[in-house]
Amino acid sequence: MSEAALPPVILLMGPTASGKTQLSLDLAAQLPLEIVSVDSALVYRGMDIGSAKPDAAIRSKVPHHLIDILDPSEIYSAARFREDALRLIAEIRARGRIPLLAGGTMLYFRALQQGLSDLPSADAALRLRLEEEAERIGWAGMHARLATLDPATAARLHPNDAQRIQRALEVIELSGRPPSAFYDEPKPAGLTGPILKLALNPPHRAELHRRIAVRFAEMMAAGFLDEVRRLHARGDLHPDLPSIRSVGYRQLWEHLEGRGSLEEAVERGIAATRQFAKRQLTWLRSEPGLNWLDPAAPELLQRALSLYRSPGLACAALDK
RNA sequence: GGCCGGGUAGCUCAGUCGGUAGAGCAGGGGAUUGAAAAUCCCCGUGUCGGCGGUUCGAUUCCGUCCCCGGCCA
Repeated sequence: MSEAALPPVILLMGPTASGKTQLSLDLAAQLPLEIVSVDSALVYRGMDIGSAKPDAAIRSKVPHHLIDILDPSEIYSAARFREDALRLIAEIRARGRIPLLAGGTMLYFRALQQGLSDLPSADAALRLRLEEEAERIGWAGMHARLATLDPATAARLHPNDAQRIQRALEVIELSGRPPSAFYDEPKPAGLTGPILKLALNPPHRAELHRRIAVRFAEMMAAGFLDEVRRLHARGDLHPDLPSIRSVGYRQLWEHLEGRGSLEEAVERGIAATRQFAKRQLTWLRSEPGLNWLDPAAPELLQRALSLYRSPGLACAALDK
């Protein structure tokens, strides 16, 4: 069977609180779907309420993947996601079912579609060493050093962008080659075959802000603070971990550490969620081939289904 | 009712010895290659509470009124 004959993979993107989970489930009621989560926070066990994770009842009805695969002390990555997702898509197709990739981690969508350069993986010990050096000479100094080793990459990065400067130096130390040399090479193939891309977002920003505030309040009522308290009580987790840096968790964690009232933490958590949504929308604006949908539209499900059933019109063939 | 503080950006406030004003937060835009719910960059005109007066010129000085605190009655 040729790739063109395969049923399209569905990519469902959208900012946080735009209704992706609901639409996924509605689609799953009409099509033989398995859902692959594209979300850097849903991977963590014990982080359920604040990440708006689909609950056990839902997951018993529709197969979900890449949820609860890591302990919060562990670190996931775009590269691991890409491997996991490509493997899962093949497995789901082999079962004769349709993969629906739904989530809000836009870097993961990009890594899946466009591939990633063959860079070395992260090295915790090396990162620690680079951070100690930065303590001494400052990140501007580290940036200057990068400029001598890889001028092209240094020119792309702002001297304040510590995270990316550190990563660039890490790549050089581990591989002996500058990142720009990797970027000049063709990337490994990404997702192939027909794809339907859906983007869910309310037409007005104020409506998204409203949904965010309502959902955060619902999370608090559902015991979000207790959930963070349990993570905090473990004693081995800290705010430098990707898990604890997640929106909402970070702010409630700070409150539990005695910095600010609960009310302030909630307020800052909601603001952080709005800012996160804004960054997601920046990614979406540059994403080609999106079919935009309004979560409040009464014919939402019908529209999504009709897009799926007219692949010639709506789908991007990914063999460009 | 009297006295003392305050009323400046959506919020909290700074400031202008008279030449129409600026920080933090919020908000908006952008970047994004193994941490990405991360990280970073850019963006600040608002009847300076209202109305009068003095002045070439008032948000700034004076008068008066309104509002919010506090203290005294």
